[in-house]
Amino acid sequence: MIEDRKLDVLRAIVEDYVATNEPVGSKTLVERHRLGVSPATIRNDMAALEEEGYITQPHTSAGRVPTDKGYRLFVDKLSTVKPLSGPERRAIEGFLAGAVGLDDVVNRTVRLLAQLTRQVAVVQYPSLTRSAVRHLEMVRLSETRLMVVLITDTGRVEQRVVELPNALGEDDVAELRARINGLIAGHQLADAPTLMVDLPDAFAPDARANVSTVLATVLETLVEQVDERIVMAGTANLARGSALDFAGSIRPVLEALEEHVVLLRLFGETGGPQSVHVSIGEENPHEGLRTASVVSTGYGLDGVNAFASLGIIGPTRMDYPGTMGAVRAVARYVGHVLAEG
Amino acid sequence: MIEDRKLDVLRAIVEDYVATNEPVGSKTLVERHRLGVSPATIRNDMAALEEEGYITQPHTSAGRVPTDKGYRLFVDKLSTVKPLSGPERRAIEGFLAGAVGLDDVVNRTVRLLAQLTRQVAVVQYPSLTRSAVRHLEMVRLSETRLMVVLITDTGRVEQRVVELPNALGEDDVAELRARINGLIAGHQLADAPTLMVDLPDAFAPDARANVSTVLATVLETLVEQVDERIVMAGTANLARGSALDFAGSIRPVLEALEEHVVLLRLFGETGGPQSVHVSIGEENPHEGLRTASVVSTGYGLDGVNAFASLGIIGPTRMDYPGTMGAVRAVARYVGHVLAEG
DNA sequence: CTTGGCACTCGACCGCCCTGAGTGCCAGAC
DNA sequence: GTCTGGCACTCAGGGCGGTCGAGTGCCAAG
Repeated sequence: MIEDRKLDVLRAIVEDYVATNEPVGSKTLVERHRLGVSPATIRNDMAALEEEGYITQPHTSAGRVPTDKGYRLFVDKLSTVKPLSGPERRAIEGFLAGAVGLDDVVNRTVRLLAQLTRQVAVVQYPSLTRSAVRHLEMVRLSETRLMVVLITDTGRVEQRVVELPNALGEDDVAELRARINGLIAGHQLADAPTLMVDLPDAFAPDARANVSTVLATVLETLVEQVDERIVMAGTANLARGSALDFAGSIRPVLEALEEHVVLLRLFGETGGPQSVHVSIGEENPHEGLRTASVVSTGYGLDGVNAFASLGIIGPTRMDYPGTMGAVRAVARYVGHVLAEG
Repeated sequence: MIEDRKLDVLRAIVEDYVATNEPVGSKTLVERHRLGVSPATIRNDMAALEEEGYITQPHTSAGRVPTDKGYRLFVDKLSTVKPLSGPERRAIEGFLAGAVGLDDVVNRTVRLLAQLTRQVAVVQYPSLTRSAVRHLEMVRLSETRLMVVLITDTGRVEQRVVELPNALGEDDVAELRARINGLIAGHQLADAPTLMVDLPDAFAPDARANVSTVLATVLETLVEQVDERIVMAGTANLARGSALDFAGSIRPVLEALEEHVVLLRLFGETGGPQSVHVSIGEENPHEGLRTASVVSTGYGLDGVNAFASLGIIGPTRMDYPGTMGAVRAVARYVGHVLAEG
């Protein structure tokens, strides 16, 4: 079938171009791959592929280069995620197993991912809203100032200082702490608002102002706002490839990487931990990443609700099968580590 | 005096080169600055300056460029720190005043610094060892697992999970918490080891194993190890200047920036909050930063003990007076903000 | 549908020359 | 002793022309 061969040609072009970083022509293609036909035939196929928008020539009389659309087809239909080798897997496991505490796990993960893929790695901290409350601690700083510390079952800690309308004694703090913990400890953060809605009524009228203020802070700051911590590593990898990557300047990419909000939205599209999501070049919503690709996946304990996302950002010209394999493997192992810790 | 004029010439060369990014020759120099002598005279001075190692030529028949030594002399003798303008100062104050909590202060500071200087900004979190203990909280996760949360007077929070040798009841935790807090609350972290050295003796012999384990974790992990949090912004500024900056490749610089340990050592040299420290090119101990300069200072409440350091990293070809002014101003304002918060 | 042949295109590379900014040196003026 | 104008020299950068070769599109024949 001619259609089949055209796809073979596209696959060969992608693989060669990724490997050599040079536009690939018909002759070198038949030399390197056992396609069983002559260069002239390949040329016809290439012309068709170009017509359909899968490849393009940087200039006349140069070889072909995959377009974003070509990479997309390659990722969807022509490649399979490449599993890591045994030694690689053992290295990952050993490296992550040595971690102490959540921060350490996250930091090791992101560095590991950057090293494995030789791209910029991004790891989102386990999402607060999908975590459960382990404990809510309150520390009385002064009569009208209270520090609230929230500890989740993923080991994450968030704190905030609250200014109170009225003075509050040590006993009041203890009571408030006990009541709140009684209501929400062990429950999902997302459920906290519902659980606590009647709480002020349980207190004497003159204490309600304080209770409401504390509750407001707990809910607003800790539940809604703070999904946003991410960690990054391997930015030096951006300056590694040729000047062709990223259309000559890595500056817009670096700028995009500093906008953590953008990254969070980008990685938010990620589905469950099973599938690896790929966003290629122009598919990216953010202007600065039009010359980049994002490979991401979720990680977490159960197979359904991902706790958070992790992934990498690199040039569109990248080894998708290998990168996807590395991302998937790291996500799985970090899931295991978190489940045990 | 001829010596004076030579210094004037050096100053003019530095200023012109920083402004134009082009090697500066004798003719353009007399045109742009009122030196009162002819180009030929300048040429003699330049030859002398080159002989002494303050300037160099990229190639024969090009203008002169300052060497690291030249920049050093310029910074030490020929320039004065440029204070910020009124509007700039008000903008800083307003931007930092809006911060809520330590994380927000630090994040705003680093972004502000990056924007003001158009360089890569680095801010170290207030040092743990120089802070005082506000409160030590313990949360019982299970019979043999305890989460320890340390809160400092700078608003910083550190947590750790401890595995205990023996089971521990809720009462035991309460007692331990009360005793430890009684000993160290309000004291410098650095003094904590001395204060707690006799603590295990106050407990029944069969509880001492647990107490010692907890103490070991508190001391070792929280006091010794964790001075290391720093935040960075403006890495995109590295890709801004010409290819001449950083000798063509920003990659080693990016790599150095990822090694936070290196940065901490670098910024550790910083003196008090009064003086701004500058480290130029070859003066930097780290290989990857041989083409970069570091401008840093301490920030904190009192004038003697800096809480931590902040600063910027950029090409050796930078506007030192302006940058030093910005760094100093930001350090002062963030000190004020922390003192109030 | 495949293939070999053929003319054509055009970027990369090389050597060439010219230009101009900038230098070093020197002899003379102050 | 210091400054200055003059002069010969150097050399990176840019424009030009020519060659080379990889790669293409098209076509006629298998």
